[in-house]
This record gives sequence, C-alpha cells and structure tokens, in this order.
Amino acid sequence: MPELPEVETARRGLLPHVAGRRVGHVRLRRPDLRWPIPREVEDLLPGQRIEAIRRRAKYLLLDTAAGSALLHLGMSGSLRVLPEDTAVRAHDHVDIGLEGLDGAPDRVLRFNDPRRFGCLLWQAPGDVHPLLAGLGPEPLSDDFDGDYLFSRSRGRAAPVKTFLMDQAVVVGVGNIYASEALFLAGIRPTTRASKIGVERAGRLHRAIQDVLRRAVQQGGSTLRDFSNAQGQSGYFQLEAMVYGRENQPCRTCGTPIQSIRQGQRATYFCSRCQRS
DNA sequence: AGGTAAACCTGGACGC
DNA sequence: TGCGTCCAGGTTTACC
Repeated sequence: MPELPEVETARRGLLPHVAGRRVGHVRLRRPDLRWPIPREVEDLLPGQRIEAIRRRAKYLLLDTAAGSALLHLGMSGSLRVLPEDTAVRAHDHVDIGLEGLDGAPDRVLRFNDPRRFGCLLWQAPGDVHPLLAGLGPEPLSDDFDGDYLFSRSRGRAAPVKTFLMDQAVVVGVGNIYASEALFLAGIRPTTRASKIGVERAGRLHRAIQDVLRRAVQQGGSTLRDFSNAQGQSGYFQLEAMVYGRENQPCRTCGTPIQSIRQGQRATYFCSRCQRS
C-alpha cells in the first residue's frame, strides 16, 4: 500500500482521532510483525498521552513523554480508528486503546497487516531508532534539491530508478512514484544514475516533488475520516501516467507503455517520452 | 562501497 | 472446484 503520500495521508487521517488522547489498553494478538514487538509498547505506552503523530520517511511515530511508538505499514498494512467493540478481522494484529476526550467514547487504533512486512517498534525519548538513522532527506523538504540529487548520484552505476528508491538517497519514493517521477522528468529508468547531469537532476528533483505533492493533496482530499471502515480510499486517486499501464497508450504521445523488471520490481516507462 | 538477489508473508488473479 | 504459478505499493540481510 504505502509510499510517502499514502503514509502522509494516513497520518493526517489519524491526527484528529489520536493527538491529545490518552492510551488505554494495548493488545497484541501476535507478538511480532516483521520483528518482535518490544515490551515497551505494552509496558510504557498504556496511560501515556499521545502528544503528536509524526511521519519520517514511510514510518509513523506516535510521540508520548515515555517514548514513541514507531510504525511501518510495510506492503499491506493499514490503520483504522474504530469503536471499541468492532469485530476483529483476519490480520488485525494490534489494538491501541484511545480514551475519549470530553465524554467522547473510547476508541481503538487497530493495526491490520496481512503480509506482516510492517512493524511496531519503540524509540526512547531523545533517541533515533537505528532504522531511522541512515535515512536520506525528506523529498518535500529544503534539504532535498537538484544539486543534492546530482551529488549523490556521482559514481553510482545502478539504474536511476533503483537509485531513486534507495531510502538513503531520498526517502518516501517507492515503486509507483519512482516510475511516475521518471516519466515526468523524461528520463529512462534504466539510465545509470552516474549519467544524469546537473540539469536533468534538477528536472528529476522537481518531478519527484511534483508527483508527491499532488498525490498527498489527492489523498488528503478523499480520505477525510479514518474512522470509517475501509481506510483504503485515496489510493490511486492520482491517475498514473505509466505505472500499471503496460501496453496502454502513453497519455502524452500514444506510444504503448513498456514494462520491464529492475531489481525484481516492475518498472513502467514510455520509450518515446523517456529516451535517455 | 556499491550492486544484486534472497528473504520475510498472505491473498488475489489467472491458467489449466 | 482445485491446484499451481505469478504478482503485489517495502526493506533488511547476505553475498558477490
């Protein structure tokens, strides 16, 4: 499910239901997702007030005075805010109880993840979790620009698409938006990163920001209430130019979109609009 | 160091 | 209907 826009959309949807609430019970129906869930989640989180919900890369952090719950949705994870008595479904792994404010009913933040590639970890106050330590800049921040992208690409023989998905280079760009950004920039995904010049690095930087910004806007406009059952609307609201469109006509020039495999992931591009 | 592939999981779509 | 195969929005880990 989630690349940066989806995680940011989830954060914004959760914000009004979570921020300022006190955590009631924490229930683990499974002791581990991708990794074991650390005991701090059960021992320290209950009773804490959630001061903020932040996003770093594709991670969400629930901040409390005792530390932060660190969540990743992996490929198939989702979060919903539900009435406490909502029936449990398959792969509902974790409940974090949320006490109601001003007489509002208690609710539960429920983490569902069929494939269990997601995780729920803990970050002590003032600490940076090892998983966050090596991450590159946020793509929508001022730390990320064309010159940065250019300098990081020096000496990198890997295909530019693989390079873009390296979270140590820039965070939040996953398989869909990598293909989409390269289409917008007119760059072929197979080009070695080292061959991208300053000017094209600038174009690529703008394409990344453009596609991510628009996706965040779209997600935010359609996903207004996370307490609703589905929690998955908003995805693919942004019409893909190339992703998932193999053999369909390019929206710009009509040439059939090609699909190739790079590093075990599908890549889509237009051979006419993305010549080098 | 950087690049590539395997590994972690389940479910859905498709072909036979 | 059932079974086998392939695919999926991520990221760590192991190995050249």
